[in-house]
Amino acid sequence: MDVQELIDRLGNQARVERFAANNLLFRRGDATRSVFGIVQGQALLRRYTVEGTALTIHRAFAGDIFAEAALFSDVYHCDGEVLAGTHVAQFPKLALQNLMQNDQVFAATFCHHMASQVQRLRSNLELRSIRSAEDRVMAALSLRLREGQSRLELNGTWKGFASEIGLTHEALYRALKRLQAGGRLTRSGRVVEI
Amino acid sequence: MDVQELIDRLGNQARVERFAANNLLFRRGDATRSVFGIVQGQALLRRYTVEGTALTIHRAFAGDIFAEAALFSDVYHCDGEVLAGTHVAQFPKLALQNLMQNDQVFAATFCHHMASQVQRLRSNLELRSIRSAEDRVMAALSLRLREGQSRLELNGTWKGFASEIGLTHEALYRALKRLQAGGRLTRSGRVVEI
DNA sequence: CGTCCGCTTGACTCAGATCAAACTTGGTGG
DNA sequence: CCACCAAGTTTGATCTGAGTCAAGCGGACG
Repeated sequence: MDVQELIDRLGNQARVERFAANNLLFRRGDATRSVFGIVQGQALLRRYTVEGTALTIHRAFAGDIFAEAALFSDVYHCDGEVLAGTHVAQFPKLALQNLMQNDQVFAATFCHHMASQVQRLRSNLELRSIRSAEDRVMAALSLRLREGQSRLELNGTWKGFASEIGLTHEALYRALKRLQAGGRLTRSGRVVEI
Repeated sequence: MDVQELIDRLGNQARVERFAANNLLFRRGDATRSVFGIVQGQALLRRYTVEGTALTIHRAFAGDIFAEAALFSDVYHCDGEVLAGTHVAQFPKLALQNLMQNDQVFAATFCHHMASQVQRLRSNLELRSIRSAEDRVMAALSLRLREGQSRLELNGTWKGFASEIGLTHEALYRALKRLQAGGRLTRSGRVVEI
């Protein structure tokens, strides 16, 4: 499930808004009103340490749904900020809860969505404990291959891919170069073959 | 929600089994029969790259529920192996699905559990992009503090904590030492004060 | 036509990994 | 109750590979 699907599903109960400048959607401790989604742009979820420094606990990009936990909590547990130029979809908590209660199929879909998230996040987390850049890149690419395939096209940019897997773009490009030199993959543009 | 809760809830439909030696619970492509939980010990979820090397995509420890996605898929997408001496709880997919359909409260609890997982995993992932060992340790500890508290007791060992946050235990101990020297935290045994 | 941004490569640095070893601690079983 | 073993804790020395800074290229887009 993705933002657009949820917008379609909720109809006029969903509201999409564009923020020209950086904007706080909610603060930690605020009563939870909505779950959110990014249509375009980026949002940051933050908490503050005892020492007072900001701590980013999540970065949401186009297509992502975030603050789902609002459905099950009375207050937000972090600050939510959208960056300038971002289009945000708001999904009222009550509307979502109603929908889930009255529509078993939707409830299952939503649950499925979260189970998939858990799966993806867990494997991304394991990925990060692969220290070698080359091995990490190979592993990350392998996980994105469809069963039986050996070729894939990147969704975003290589730079974006680098930050998704926790490497600087320089380290990524060098790793790719070595992998190509070693004959472990070939690529042209955003298409890779392993 | 934790394994024990699910065992209690499912009653005699849940089965707990002890494996003396390493054992494959399921293979990628097998029809999904159950969701699992660890009572004691450890399980590994694995996939294989095109090159044939094993790739750990998740490590489950005591208390963890895993392979939840089995509820929404016809086949497993990875191999599931338990290590020697592990006590595993099996939750039949059908029993769980029935429970979720007939008991709205349980369904909500289960959904809540997954939303919390997503939250935790996302922040752990963000944590990994903090390069400095000291900062990463402080951030990880801060996230484990209860609101308003400044002291906490570790659940597991420091060594376990190190691998949770993606550091070697040596790097962790050295970071802790520097943090203590810098007066940013104090600790005795498994109790820390920030 | 110019600007922005992704891409690519080079040189250098340094923090964390690795290897090694000693010491605690806790639990087990005789 | 003590001997013993396994595992966690702690510190040292060394090394390596990813980060950082820097700079040039090229394509997209207004």
